[in-house]
Amino acid sequence: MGTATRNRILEEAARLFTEKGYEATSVQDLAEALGLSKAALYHHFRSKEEVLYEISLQALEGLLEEGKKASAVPEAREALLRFMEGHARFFEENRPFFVTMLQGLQSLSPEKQAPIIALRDRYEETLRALLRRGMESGVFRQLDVALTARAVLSLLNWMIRWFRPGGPLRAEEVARFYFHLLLRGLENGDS
Amino acid sequence: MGTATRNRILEEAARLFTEKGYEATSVQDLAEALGLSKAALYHHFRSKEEVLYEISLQALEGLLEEGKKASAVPEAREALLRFMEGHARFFEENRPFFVTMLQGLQSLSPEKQAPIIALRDRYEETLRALLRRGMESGVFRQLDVALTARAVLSLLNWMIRWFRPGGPLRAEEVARFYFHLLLRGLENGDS
DNA sequence: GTCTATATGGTGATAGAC
DNA sequence: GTCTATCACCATATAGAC
Repeated sequence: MGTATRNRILEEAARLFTEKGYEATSVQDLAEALGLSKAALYHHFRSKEEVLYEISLQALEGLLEEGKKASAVPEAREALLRFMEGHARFFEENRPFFVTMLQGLQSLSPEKQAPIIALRDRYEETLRALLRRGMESGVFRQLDVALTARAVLSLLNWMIRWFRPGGPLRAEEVARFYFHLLLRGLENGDS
Repeated sequence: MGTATRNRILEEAARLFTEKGYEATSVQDLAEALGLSKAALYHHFRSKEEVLYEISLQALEGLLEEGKKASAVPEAREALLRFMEGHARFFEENRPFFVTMLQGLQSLSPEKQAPIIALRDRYEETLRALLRRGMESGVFRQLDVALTARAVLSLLNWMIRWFRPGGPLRAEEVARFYFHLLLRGLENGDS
């Protein structure tokens, strides 16, 4: 359980890391944005890397929670829709944390990367299980599960590169569009 | 027209930027990898940013060339397949340049970002025109063109985050899988 | 829990010799 | 076209007072 100051630091750090990138954000920048001294920051966190690690961890734990809820839905199509909507909603509602988690992975040392990657793998496995279930029950076509899961996550995750809040669509609506595109396909059945 | 040394610098820089990130790669790192002094680098490039800019420019120019070739194919389905294959092939054959271009955009100053973004927009417009053509001719379903184009590029571009050369599949094969998934859809027609 | 001051080393970039 | 030496600055992180 983090103190209030600790959380304030994480929020502001996630905002700055998202905006300028982790490497391009200095501890000085962060301290100034918070109205604190650098030394005060180092009272709450051992290092800048630990701040990144904590943000990534919280983002993935929240996302995993969403994924589990969605995959509990019995019907596979509905479960996939909920999974995709949930992912998009989590992204939009926790954009700084989510983006920092996805963009910052490369900046973590191998020791700190490992637990993050393990969580990410659990999340992806949740999606693969959902797809496998749909294929076995005949709702989905029999396709390469790993590649299909990657397709779903590619669609959703690439939103960090173009989606800006305040646009015409909510992230959840984009996810729904992708879901229908993915399910029914691009090709016109008439021709 | 670049000299041989200039090109050698760009190649090595793209490799390092891809591996560690642009901000985390110092001019010192680059000089050591090339067996040159920092001062020698500054004879060939005005700044580290100019190196990033040159790499991004070359990557996008090559990609745009591929895109034009694909969209010249008359039948829309075939054109889309060629577009996606061409994108994936360009990625795999020019991975350091391609990845640096996609990841480094945020690190460029607004002045240097602008021409890069303009080229990227031209490339994306090529894809949108291709999709529009397919929808008007009745080959594709009538969908939001901008969002459909984003879906295609999301699938392809997210490969920079997971695709590693030497794996079981070539990037082009992944693109073909995505193409068929996108065209026919995930849903089983039997049910 | 926050501060000022500082340690230590690396950063992008340049001067000027060869 | 490359080098050695150096500039001016900023990085992460810490010591010790309050």
